[in-house]
Amino acid sequence: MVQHLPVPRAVAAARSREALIDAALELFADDGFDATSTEAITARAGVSPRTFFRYFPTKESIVFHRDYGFMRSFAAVFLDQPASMTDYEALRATFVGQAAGFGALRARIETYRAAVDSSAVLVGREQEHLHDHATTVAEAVARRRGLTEPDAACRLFGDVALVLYQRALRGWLDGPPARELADLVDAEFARLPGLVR
Amino acid sequence: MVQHLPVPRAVAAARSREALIDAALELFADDGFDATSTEAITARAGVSPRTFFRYFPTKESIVFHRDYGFMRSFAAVFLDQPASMTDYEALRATFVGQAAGFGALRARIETYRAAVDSSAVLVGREQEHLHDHATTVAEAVARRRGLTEPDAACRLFGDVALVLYQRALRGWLDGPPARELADLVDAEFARLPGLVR
DNA sequence: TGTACATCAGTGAACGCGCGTTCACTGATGTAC
DNA sequence: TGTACATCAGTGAACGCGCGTTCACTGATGTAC
Repeated sequence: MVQHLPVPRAVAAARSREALIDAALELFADDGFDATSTEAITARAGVSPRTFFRYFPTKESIVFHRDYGFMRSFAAVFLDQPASMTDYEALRATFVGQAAGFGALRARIETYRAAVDSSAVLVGREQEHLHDHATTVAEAVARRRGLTEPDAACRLFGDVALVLYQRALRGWLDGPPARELADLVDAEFARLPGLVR
Repeated sequence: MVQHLPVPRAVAAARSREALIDAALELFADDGFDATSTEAITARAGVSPRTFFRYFPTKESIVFHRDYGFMRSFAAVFLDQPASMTDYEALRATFVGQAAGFGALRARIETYRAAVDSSAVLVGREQEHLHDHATTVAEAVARRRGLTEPDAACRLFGDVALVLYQRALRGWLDGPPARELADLVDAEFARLPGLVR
């Protein structure tokens, strides 16, 4: 007889949840968000259609339930940069540092990127997240400058930093696997000052 | 008796079309894109529900059927800037020039902005358009530099220019009506070089 | 260690809703002669 | 100028589809005693 050792509820739930996220991102990346029904996702994940909405309120929301932690420790690292650096240099060093070790995540990030790019609604949702990240940067710059509130310059830092990072990320995903994301981030930050004069 | 002078077909069609666009943008701005049904739009426009899909293939598409012509003559104006200017200066002068006379469009642009911001799918669609505009800028910069294809630097110009313009536009819409968009665009371009060092 | 009950992952079935499509038609405008 | 036909703006009705909700239930896991 098969003895099935009991599966703790939290483990069972985490499994279903992860299976759904994996299934969804792969199907979105391959077939596109709009062409993928929630039923196709549950079929691939091996659960019933109804179970999808037990874990995620909408089809969109499943895409953003994985956090690669890029901005998690941003403020702390940024504020640790030596005072001798300009804000731009400190920003550059921080982003380069955060990008280290992304090689292992490449396949996942590629799938995520393809999934998001497959649908306008996901691009729009990601914009909201990027805006939040830009705000995080703006607030960190404000603190480094001794301001209580980010002013226009701080917010511009936030927007520009995110643009540079996004450009590096896309260049990394489009280019040969051997290149390091950190190097591409550094190159983007290096490129800008010479142009804007 | 009422004599109704015949309405040319093209005129009737243009009227319905414009009425639908006006109704849609106002409802989206007020109630949000997702909370506005196509039927509510047709009711406000004074046509039948079926008529919506005669003019627009999807509910989304109606938002982007008005062109404020911002980028229409961009390349020509940019390439007309004196060779003594740097690329950045030429870009700045071109964007400032294109922004002139936007005061009259303010109410319309405000409605458009609120409509787009009301829904992730519209934000995503607009991103595609902004990406096209960034490409236009990148190609114009490439031509000014005598390149056949935009390189990474040209494309960075495109992305950065669009960010600066979008920031100026939002600042304009959020600020007092008396300020000129052109001045805000100029201020954004002026702010960047001092920061990135 | 064993029993009784509470909790919770997972499911089934039926439904409301709005987008977008399809088929078929009306009546005014446009055009050929 | 008048007649005959073609075109096209606008509509009605019915429908397919997939998202997301609601109600009701099963059976395994977790816990209190």
